[in-house]
Amino acid sequence: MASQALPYRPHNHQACVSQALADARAICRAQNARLTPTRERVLELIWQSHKPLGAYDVLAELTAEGQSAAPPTVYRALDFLQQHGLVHRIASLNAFIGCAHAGENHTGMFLICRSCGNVLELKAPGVSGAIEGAAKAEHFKAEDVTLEIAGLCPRCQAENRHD
Amino acid sequence: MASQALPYRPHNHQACVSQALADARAICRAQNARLTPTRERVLELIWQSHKPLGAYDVLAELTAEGQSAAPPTVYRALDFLQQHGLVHRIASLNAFIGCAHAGENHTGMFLICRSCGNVLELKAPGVSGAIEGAAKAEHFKAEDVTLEIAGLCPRCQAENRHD
DNA sequence: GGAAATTTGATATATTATAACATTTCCGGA
DNA sequence: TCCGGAAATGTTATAATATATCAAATTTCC
Ligand SMILES: [Zn+2]
Ligand SMILES: [Zn+2]
Ligand SMILES: [Zn+2]
Ligand SMILES: [Zn+2]
Repeated sequence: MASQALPYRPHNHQACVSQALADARAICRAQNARLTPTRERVLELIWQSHKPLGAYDVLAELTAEGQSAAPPTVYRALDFLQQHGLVHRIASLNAFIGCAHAGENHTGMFLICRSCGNVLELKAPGVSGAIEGAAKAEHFKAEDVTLEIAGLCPRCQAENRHD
Repeated sequence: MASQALPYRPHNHQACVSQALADARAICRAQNARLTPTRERVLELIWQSHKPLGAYDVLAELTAEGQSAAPPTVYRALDFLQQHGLVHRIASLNAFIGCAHAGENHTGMFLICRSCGNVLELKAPGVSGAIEGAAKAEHFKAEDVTLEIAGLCPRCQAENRHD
């Protein structure tokens, strides 16, 4: 099924990483923010796949590379990356994933496969509109939306069909 | 504004608690589940307000009452209550809140006021439909939806208007 | 060059959640 | 009524996630 989204099928993932890093450099330059080596390396590690990575997974990779790193090292870098819209935190997993729409001013909607662990980030304007409408109906001023959907991706549905 | 939802305005909250406990007893009886004293007490504590309560807050109240309780005591009770649809976990806060629609087969949508801390649970079928539509468009089988909206409730918007 | 601001290093600790195993309680059938 | 298995609880230890605090280094900008 060629129309399947990237995370759920084989693809040249190195291209995802390169693109994400290039975007990040451009965004930080535009915002006068400093994408220091540690921050950039953390972003690259987060992008090593389309599966969310825990802060301590990142930390383990950094220390394996010989960097002197402690938890605050990682959390600071992740905070910076979140603030500049380069990564998202997945609250239901306590983990982090690269933003697939960096710089696009969006509220993320995440489809999380409980079998393969891959995550697809959608923009889904229809959903955002419905959410804002529901909030407005309650006179609630929405500022930050957490929308995470766990289930089975197309590939894993197909695989499990033979159980 | 009389149309404001309960959590955001003064009301006879004891009625909320009584109703929730009565519903819980009925639901457990119908499902042949045992609402033991500890489980019922934890549910009552969770319902002590419309603000989510952390597991360790519940634990502190239990020990203050002289009960011999440890973290597993609380987490087990909360697991039971979640499994029977009596409480929800708010992933973005690591906290728990009583379900406002117990027994109604719904996916919760939570409006979380960052100022007063109160949470309103909505049913919002339009939102659920839009989410399912977006998932289906990606051939994703949605199983569990986390939808949490942080912002300002009507009351806190009005109060902060004079800053 | 030097003061102020930002970033990083380093240590300690807070907060949230689960593993593992022993003991007790409950409940249905002999 | 008593027994046996299942469910629930008690208890201790530990895992996993996240933050506080203060010192040192680096960058920025005048
Ligand atoms: Zn990729
Ligand atoms: Zn995004
Ligand atoms: Zn109430
Ligand atoms: Zn509910």
